[in-house]
Formats: sequence, C-alpha cells, structure tokens
Amino acid sequence: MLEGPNTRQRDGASERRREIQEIAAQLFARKGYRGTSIRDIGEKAGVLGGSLYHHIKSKDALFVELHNEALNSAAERIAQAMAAQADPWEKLRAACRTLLEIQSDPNSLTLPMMNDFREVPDKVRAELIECRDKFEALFAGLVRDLPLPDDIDRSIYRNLLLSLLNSVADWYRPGRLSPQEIGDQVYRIFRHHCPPA
Amino acid sequence: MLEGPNTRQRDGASERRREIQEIAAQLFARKGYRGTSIRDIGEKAGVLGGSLYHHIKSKDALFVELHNEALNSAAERIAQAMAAQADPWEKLRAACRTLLEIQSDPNSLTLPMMNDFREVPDKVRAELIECRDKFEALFAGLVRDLPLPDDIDRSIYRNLLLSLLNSVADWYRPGRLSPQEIGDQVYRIFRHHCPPA
DNA sequence: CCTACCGATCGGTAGG
DNA sequence: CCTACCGATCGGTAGG
Repeated sequence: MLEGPNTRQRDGASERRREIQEIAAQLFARKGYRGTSIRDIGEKAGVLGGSLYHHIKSKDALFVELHNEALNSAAERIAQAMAAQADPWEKLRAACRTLLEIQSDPNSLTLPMMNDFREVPDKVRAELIECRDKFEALFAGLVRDLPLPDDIDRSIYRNLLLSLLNSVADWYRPGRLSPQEIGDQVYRIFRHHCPPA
Repeated sequence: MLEGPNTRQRDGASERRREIQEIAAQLFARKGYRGTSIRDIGEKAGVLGGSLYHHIKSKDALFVELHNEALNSAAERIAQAMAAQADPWEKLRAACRTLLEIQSDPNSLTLPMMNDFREVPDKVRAELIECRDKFEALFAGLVRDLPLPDDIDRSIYRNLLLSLLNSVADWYRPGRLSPQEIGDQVYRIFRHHCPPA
C-alpha cells in the first residue's frame, strides 16, 4: 500500500524495469510460477497488472529471462570460486559453499533457480532446460576430475549433488548453521570417497 | 476418449471412488497440484468435472488424502525393509533402495509424494507438513543410529538424505540404472563415513 | 452422472 | 500508467 515516492528518475524506464524484475524474481522464488500472477507483481510495484506490459513482453518471457539470468550469474560465481582452488576436492568444496550461499539468500535476484519444472508451460520448460544444461556442464567437469572410487557412478553422483544443492532452499532456515557451514557438510558427505590410494 | 465399459459393478460406489483416486494420484504426480484441474481428472475418468463431487469432497481434501496415504504406505514399506536388517548401515541401504523404488514407479498411487509445497494453498500445506513430520521421524531414527564422524551434523545429514531421495523423481529415467542400483549409489555416497574406529 | 450455471481469477489488450 | 474489457479457465453447486 505505502510506496516510496522518492524513486530517482534519472533513467526512469530501465531503472523501473529493473525494479519490476527484482519484484518478480522474489515472488517467483517464493510462490512459484503459477502461484505468482501478473496482478501480484503489479501490486508490489504499485501499479495495476496491465500496466506492466509496458515493461515486459509476457509472463513467460519474464520468467525465462529471470531464470536464465539467475542461472548464468550463479554459474559465473561458482566458476570463479572453483578457479581459486587447485585440488579437485577443494573445488568441490568451493562449489558447494558458493551454491549454498546463492540458494539461501532470499533477497537476491540470483536466488530463484526454481525447479518448478512441472508447473511451467511446455514451451517455457524447453527454454529452461536448455539453459540449465549449460549450468550442469559446469558440475559435470567438476565431478569428472574427482578421484572417485570405481563403484561410484559419476553421472548419478553429479545428479545427486545437484538436486541436493537445489533443494536446500526447501528446508534451509536462517539461524542455525550458516550457508557456508551447510556447504561444508555437503562437501564432507560427498568427499570421504577417496579411493584407497 | 475410449473408455472400457467392462468395468465390474460389484461394489460400484467404492470401486469407482478407488478408480478416481488412482487417476487423480497419477495426474497430481505428473502435473502437480495446480497443474491438475478437477476437469482434467474428470476427463480421464470419462465424466465431467462436476460429476466427481459425488465421490470427493473437494480438490484440497482429495489431494491431502492421496498425499498422506502415499506417505504412510511408503513409511510402512521402508520400516519393514529396515527391520529386516540389523546393521545400521544396512538399514540405511535398505531404506534408500526402498524409497528409490517407490519414487521411481510412475504408476503407483504410492508415488506422488509431491514436494510441491509452494504451489499448494496454505491450509493444505499445513496438513501436508503434519503428516510429513511423521515420515521424517523414521529417517531421524535411522540417522541417529549411524556411527557418523563427529564433524557431520546429523540434522543436516538427514535433511540432505531426504531431499535427495525425494528429488530423484525429477531426473530419474527408466533404462539406465535401476532404482535399486541408484539406491545403492546413494548408500555408497552417504556411507563411507565410518569414523576411524 | 449431466446440464447449466455461479463468482473468482487468470494473461493479455485497446485506447487513451 | 489507468479504465475497461476480452476469452479462458478454475473450483464448486443446484436441480434433476
């Protein structure tokens, strides 16, 4: 209801567009694709739903755009954290910590990463998967370089690691362990598997 | 469109109810709560949406009922599989294999276990969580008895294990590894952590 | 189990 | 950015 009228007007159009994107990202992240209506986004932005169509093309396009931005931004941060480590296991640890940090930040436009594959229209899903594949390739490379025992299937290992990291947002609550500490826990569980050198 | 008219009529009402439950369970599992309309369920049952209300009270009640039945049935199967093993790690292995089997069967009414927490009305979510807590207690007991290293947080370990097992349905595709083999992989990843006795 | 309908909500648009 | 509206779809009900 209350809106701050002190928004700068320097570059009105694109700045307003950014505001709307951030609002939409938060709502999508919290309520999912279907649970977030154009009118919901408008309400938080202080306008009626229809008015948003000056800034967005469609709900689908907005969702895909936010999802892919978030994924690319996350991939970049993780790649940087991994690059700072030489040991494969330390790369895994850095990746876990970074992704956990991203996933547990409720206010970042980077958060969404919504795995709501089922609740999204087919056409949207296809675009989501395409972008996600690139993200998963990052983890495929990471897992490829780990010295894992022979009886561990790397494809399964990677899928488990990824789905685990993605679902942390479902049960993470601030206050107890920090994202970094949880990341370390993930690392410890997935790590001990050195082959008996 | 085609319906088999050879349905027995022995106990018409309750048998019909069971049919509708199975149809609804499959749709909910595949399309989620919001993605499944009463009319969708009716269509698969060969009737109009409104006609279902002779057999169900509401969409919410139907969903909660199916969810809780699935959860209780799964908990029972897992408890039995665990009871057949004495060693704590073998209990974990049995639990992983059984849950994986349940989660990857696309035709079982037991499957749904839908973690669509976000797309469900608040009132429904509260009822879902209540039942899920009991299910999670089963795993809490399992994890409590594992001889884990001191630097592993059992609460995190359990959350990771559960969210991992639940999200397998997102990427599992029949053909490659069997559910049991995947269950064994999960077991291997989560196991190696014996403390240096 | 159907016909016929309800009130609500949805994404989106025309026209200003 | 609003008014006013569209066609579609939703869960659910009355009355037979």
